[in-house]
Amino acid sequence: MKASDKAKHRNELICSALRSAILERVLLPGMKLPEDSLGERFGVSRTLIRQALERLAAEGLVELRRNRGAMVAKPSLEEARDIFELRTQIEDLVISRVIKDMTPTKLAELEAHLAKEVEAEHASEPISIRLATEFHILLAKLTGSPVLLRYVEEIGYRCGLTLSLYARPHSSDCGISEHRQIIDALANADEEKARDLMRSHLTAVADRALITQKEAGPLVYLDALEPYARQVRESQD
Amino acid sequence: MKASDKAKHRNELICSALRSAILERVLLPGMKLPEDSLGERFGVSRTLIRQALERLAAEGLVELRRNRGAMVAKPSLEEARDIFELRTQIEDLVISRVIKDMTPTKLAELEAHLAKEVEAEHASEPISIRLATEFHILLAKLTGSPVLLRYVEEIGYRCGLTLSLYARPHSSDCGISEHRQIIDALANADEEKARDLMRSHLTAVADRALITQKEAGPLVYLDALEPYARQVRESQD
DNA sequence: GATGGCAAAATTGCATGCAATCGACTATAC
DNA sequence: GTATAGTCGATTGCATGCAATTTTGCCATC
Repeated sequence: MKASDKAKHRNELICSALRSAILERVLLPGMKLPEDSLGERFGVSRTLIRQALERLAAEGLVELRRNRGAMVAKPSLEEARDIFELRTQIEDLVISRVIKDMTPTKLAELEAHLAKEVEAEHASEPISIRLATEFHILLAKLTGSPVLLRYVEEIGYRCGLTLSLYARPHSSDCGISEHRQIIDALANADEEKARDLMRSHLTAVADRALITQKEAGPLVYLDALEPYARQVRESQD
Repeated sequence: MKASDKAKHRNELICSALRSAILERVLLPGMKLPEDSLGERFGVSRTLIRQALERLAAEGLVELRRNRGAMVAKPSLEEARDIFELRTQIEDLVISRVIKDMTPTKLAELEAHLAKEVEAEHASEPISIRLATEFHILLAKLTGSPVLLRYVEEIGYRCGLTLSLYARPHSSDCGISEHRQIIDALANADEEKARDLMRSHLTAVADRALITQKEAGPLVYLDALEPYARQVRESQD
C-alpha cells in the first residue's frame, strides 16, 4: 500500500485498502463485494465496510446495485474513453498551474519520483502502474490546489481500473521516458511543449490500453484479500 | 426541489434534500449539521443522515471534521477560483462533445430549458441560480457521457455553493443572454465560437461573483429546514 | 483576574439486530 | 419439455444502543 496511509482512521484505512486491492488487480472488475465477508476479513462490522463501499462507489471504482450488493466496477469501453479524454483535459490545467510556479524543490520531488519509477521498472506490473499514476498525482499536488488534487486523484484511479480491464500486459512501463520528457519541459518552463507532451502521453497510454480486451469472471475470490485485511486488523490494537 | 428526485430511495432523497437546501441558501456555509437534529427533522435515524453527509462531503458541499460533526462547506476564495477554472476546462470538453452530435431534438431541449430560465427571470434568486446551473447540467446530459455528467454536476453544485458565499445579489440573472448566445452557436455548429462563449460566460460568472464577500455566522438554524424535511417525511408512507 | 486541569454533557464512531428485498430454486400446470 | 407461480435463502436497508471522543463549564490554584 502507500505511504499516504498515514494512520488515519479505520474508516479511511479500509477504504484505502480496498482501493489498493482494486487498483492492484487483486479484486478484479465484476467481483462481488459482500459486506459480511469483507467485514469478517477486515475484522470490522458491516457498517464500516458499507461506508467504504459507498465512498468507492462515489469514486467510480465500485458499482452499487440496490439490494443486490456491491461489485468492482467494470467500466465500458465508452466510459473508458470518456475518462481518459476528461483526464487529458484536466491535466492540461495541471500543467499550466505547475509551470506557473515552478521551483527547484518541486523539480527535485519530480526527479525523485521518476527515480523510483525507474527503479521499479522491472518489478511487478501493478507497482509500475501505481507509480505511474502517482506521478500524475504528484504533479497535481505541486499545483497546491486541493481541488485539482482531488479530481486528478479520483480520475487517475479510475483510469488505473480501466487499464486493469483493457490494457494488455506490459503496456504501461513505456511511460517512464514520457514522464522524463515532461519533467524536462517543465524544467525549461516550456508550457506549450509540456502540455503537448502530456496530451500525447495520455493518449498514448489510452491507445496502448484500449486495444485488446481481457475478461474476468464474476467470481468471489476473497482469499487474495488477506494481506490487505491483515494490515487493517493489525493496526487496530 | 427537482424533477430529478424521481422516487429514488430515502437514502438519495435525503441527500438531494440537503443538497438543495444548501444550494438554495437555506443552510448557509459554516452552519453545523448535527446528525441527531437532522435525523429528527427528517424522521429517519442518524444512519441515513450520516450517509448523506458523507456523500455530500465527498461532493465538497459539506465539511466533515472527525468527531466534531459536519458543517456546510465554506470554500476559500482560492478554492473558489480553482473550482471555476476547473469548470471552464471541463465544459470546454462538453461543448466539443455536444457539438459533434447535435440534433434538432437536443436543440429543442436546450430551448425549452432557456424558456424556463426566462420565465423565472424575476422569480427568487435561488431559483434562477438553480436553473442556470441546470442549463450546464443539461448540456452535459446531451453529451450522453455519464462520466461528463457526473463531474459537471458535482462541480456545478460546488460553484453554486461558492456563488452563495461570494456572489453579490442579482449577479447571476444576467447569465440568460449568454446562455442564449451559446445555444445559437451550437445551432450553427460553430464549435470555436461556442467554446469561446462558454469560456467567457464562465469567467464572467466568476468575476461577477468573486468581488464582494458576505459573511455567514456559524449558527444552527434548523427551522428553516422544515419544508425540505416535510417532503422527505411525507414520501415515507 | 487569569490560567490550568478536571468532570459532565453533547456528539460522533461503530457494532449489532431485525425487517425488507431480491434471486434462485422447486413444484406444478399446461 | 417448457413456462409460471410460489417459497426459501442470502444479502442488504435501516434503527438502535453502547463506547469513545471532544467540547464546555466549573473550580481550584497561582
